[in-house]
Amino acid sequence: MSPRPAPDLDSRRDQVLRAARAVAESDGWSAVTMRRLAGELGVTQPVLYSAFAGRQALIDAVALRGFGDLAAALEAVDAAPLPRMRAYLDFAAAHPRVYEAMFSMPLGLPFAADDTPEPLRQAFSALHDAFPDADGTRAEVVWSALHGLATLDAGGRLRPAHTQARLDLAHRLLTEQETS
Amino acid sequence: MSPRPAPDLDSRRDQVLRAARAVAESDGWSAVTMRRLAGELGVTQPVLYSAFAGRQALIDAVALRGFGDLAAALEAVDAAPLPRMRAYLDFAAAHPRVYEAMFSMPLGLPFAADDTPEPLRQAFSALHDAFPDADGTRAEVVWSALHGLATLDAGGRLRPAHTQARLDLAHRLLTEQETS
DNA sequence: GACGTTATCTAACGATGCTAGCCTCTGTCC
DNA sequence: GGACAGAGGCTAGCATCGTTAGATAACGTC
Repeated sequence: MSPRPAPDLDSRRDQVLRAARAVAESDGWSAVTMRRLAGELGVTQPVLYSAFAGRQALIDAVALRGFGDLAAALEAVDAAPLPRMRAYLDFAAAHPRVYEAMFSMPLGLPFAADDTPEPLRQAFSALHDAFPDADGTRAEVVWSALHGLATLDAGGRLRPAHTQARLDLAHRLLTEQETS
Repeated sequence: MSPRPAPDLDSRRDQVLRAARAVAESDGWSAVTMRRLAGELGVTQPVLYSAFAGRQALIDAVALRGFGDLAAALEAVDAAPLPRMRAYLDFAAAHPRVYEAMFSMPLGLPFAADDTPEPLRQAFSALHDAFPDADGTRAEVVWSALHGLATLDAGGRLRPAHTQARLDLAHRLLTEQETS
């Protein structure tokens, strides 16, 4: 085996995180066990605990990186309603398990509190930029609608053939004038 | 112990289901273990398997009853947008763990397929009645928005003080004229 | 009163997250 | 050049989970 090459905590954390993401995307989060990840990386379970405090901390890390990726995906397109909506839904569809970790699994991350991690704040800002208003209520509603579309679609709750029609309708409704 | 009183499978299923719902609402789904439920009911674990094929089937049953309750809650109010939106969000807020089982946990239930269980169809119809359109796309978008609002709010992702403002804005946006 | 049926309990299996303790290797200092 | 300290990894194990097989005891019937 590896004699004693390079611990390098950061790169190890990255390896574990990538392995977790890969297993989750292919076989679901229930398959993401510490033993499976250890086997995938060619080490034993206890080694993983030097990178993450536990399974929950690992999932939190995957989710946090997911928020960073989502923010990047949103910022990569024009700060207009339709492009950002499409980017959001594309991200959720492309990485359903990561999206699940971000929103549908119990996390230890704070959200609307003052100590909200930066990637979360950044992702929300990217939405707010495309749907500006005074206090962010509009962005929250937009976010909710997108999240609902993404989640229900991914869960097979909506008719798959109508994905585009739903996006078009949602776009039209959400960009109506706010005539108080 | 009970000598051989009354098996009565239906009532036992009901007992187990209620216990599961109660434990889930108080301590979360991770606390809903077969041993915990058995202890709660004064029986042993294997007895539960005479009522449900396994833990997953039990969760499915809780979710299915939840859809029935949601449909009833929606039908109990006027078939108008705002009352039904409020009823939906109230249900999700009142039974967060049941709602979680219905939408955020892996279920074995079919959804948009032809064999969709009746309670699901009924709940969706109650939304469609309040947001009628030709092919149901509008109702799906409304449903998505409500689901997003309910989920993100329950998960602490949104500012708690603005719940009412979000509902008002969502209502205004979703009831705009559909000028094609 | 004896019997078969049936519901129940006891006990166990495999798998999980996580941890304690030993062992091996690396790098350093004399 | 060689011994030592320390860091990192591995083996083995604990408690808990879902689930199941086999033994046990109570009921209704004849």
